[in-house]
Amino acid sequence: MIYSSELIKGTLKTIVLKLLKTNKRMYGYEITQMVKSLTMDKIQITEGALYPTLHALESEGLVITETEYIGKRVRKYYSLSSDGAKRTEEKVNELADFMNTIKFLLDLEPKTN
Amino acid sequence: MIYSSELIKGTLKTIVLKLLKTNKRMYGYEITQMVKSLTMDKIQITEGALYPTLHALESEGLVITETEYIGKRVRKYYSLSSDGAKRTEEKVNELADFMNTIKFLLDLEPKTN
DNA sequence: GTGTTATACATAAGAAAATTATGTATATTT
DNA sequence: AAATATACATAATTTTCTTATGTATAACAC
Repeated sequence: MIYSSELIKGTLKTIVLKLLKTNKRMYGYEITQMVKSLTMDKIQITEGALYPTLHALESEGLVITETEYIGKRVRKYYSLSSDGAKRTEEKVNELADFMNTIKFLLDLEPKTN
Repeated sequence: MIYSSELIKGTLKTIVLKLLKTNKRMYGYEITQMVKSLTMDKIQITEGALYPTLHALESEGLVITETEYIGKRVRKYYSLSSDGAKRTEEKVNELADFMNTIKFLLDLEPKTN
């Protein structure tokens, strides 16, 4: 099963921040592959979604970047700024809380009748 | 805390379907109030989001409607069609599964260093 | 050695789904 | 009588994604 795409909406930024917190330093393509493998292919982040998100995080000052060359190929590493670390904490807590709220709603018992 | 609005995205349809399954028959305004109270004000469904969603569910054939008058004021009740009941089952399962996947990602241990 | 797949970035056009704003109207509370 | 709550609806805008496209290098298979 691959989740229908609308579910990912709203969670992508938080997931990216959390991965950067967990792994300290990652590049874009690596993020897509890690999410794919960690979720057993159920979440596939497209490049069209990821790169604009990373650029947004950068322009918000939440991540810092370093460009490296692997042979002739460019690779752009992202890591959290201190603002980003704070923000990650907040967003992860909010999302975790939200998950519990949704779970509660989904577990409501139908009226017996 | 009120969840930042982007989190609701993608879950609204499923939440509405689930509430209709739980309560059999609801009208729009009632849905907004019930979600608000069940979540202790953390999720506030706006009318601009809800009504188009309900109309979409109707045009997809997942819900059926009955209009009633309370005094002179109109009230439109929604309930699941049999297609809607099936679809609700699927979407609730998908969302529950998705929640677990996200929870797993959010619980990853940071690299020790 | 050449064709395919994988790696790695980026952006633009379009679609989907919400927010915000606005509109209409009745009912209830202060 | 005014303010708030109930109850519907839709339009303009914004946000955020998908899909498509583009560029380029590296690795693998045959």
